[in-house]
Amino acid sequence: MQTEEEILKIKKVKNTAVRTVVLRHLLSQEKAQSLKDIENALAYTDRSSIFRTLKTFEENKVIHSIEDGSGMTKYAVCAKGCNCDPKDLHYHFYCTNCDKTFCLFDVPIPKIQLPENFKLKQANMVVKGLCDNCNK
Amino acid sequence: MQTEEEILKIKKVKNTAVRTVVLRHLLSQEKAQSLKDIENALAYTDRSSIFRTLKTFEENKVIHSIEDGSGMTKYAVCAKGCNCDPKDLHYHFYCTNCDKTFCLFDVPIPKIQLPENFKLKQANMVVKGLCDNCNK
DNA sequence: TAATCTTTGCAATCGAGTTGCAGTAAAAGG
DNA sequence: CCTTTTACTGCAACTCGATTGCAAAGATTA
Repeated sequence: MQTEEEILKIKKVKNTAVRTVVLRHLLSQEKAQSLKDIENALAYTDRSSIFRTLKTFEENKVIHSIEDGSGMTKYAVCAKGCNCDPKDLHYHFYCTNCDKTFCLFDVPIPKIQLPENFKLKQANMVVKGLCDNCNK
Repeated sequence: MQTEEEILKIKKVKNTAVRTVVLRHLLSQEKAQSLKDIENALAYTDRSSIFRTLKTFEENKVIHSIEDGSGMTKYAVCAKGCNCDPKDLHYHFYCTNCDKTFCLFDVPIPKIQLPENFKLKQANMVVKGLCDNCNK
């Protein structure tokens, strides 16, 4: 596992106090985090600072965002080597019971045969249902 | 093509003036519509009535909703015979240039191999890029 | 017809996301 | 170092899509 400092250095994002704690928090969580999740976890950091930090991270491909249909955008740290290209696509799983969103890095996305002359740039693939913990 | 009345009858939704015009509008559009799109098209119908109509339609599987990442939920009429089951899944294409969202009924979704004990119930699959009209 | 339930329209509210601005901190130039 | 410039942070205010409370209007049932 890389440290926060290493990741920011690789992605050419200047290291600051807020950025370090936000990234550390994201790395420590198994599920994707909303702005509110992060705000609640980092009690003394301002929402707009976190918000701008997330935007900066996303622009520089430190994290990617997920629209899971819960009404709040979730964020997760990109896998090592990810460039957020179509080749880096992966499914996200949203558990409708426990409200957690996971990256399914290990489930391959088959090639999508788009209609003629359509150009794929990115995608937001959210699969919904019950996670292993809730499907008992 | 079925009429609005036929569709509502099949889906067991009582026919009212608002429901008819909302459904008629959705049927007439090739791209998925947001609440605002519908509101603008139906000048004398109240937003909250349209909103509640959309909720009713969705509950009764007359339409399905799409989170395309534009910030506004889009709605499209379900294909004939659709029960909004996993088998009825289809991709949605969001054109980042013209801001239109289409249902790609003709592009098959391969079987998704979820991790052990995960249960698929539904999905929101949005592919983003340029549509044929904008990719010139 | 009267009683009941549903739908509709209006206004108000909610909440996630976003922005302006001033203060602070960090980097660059001398 | 000290000054100048640039970037980051915190606060408050605001935007806008979504949602709800309520009363009036309409439809259904007894």
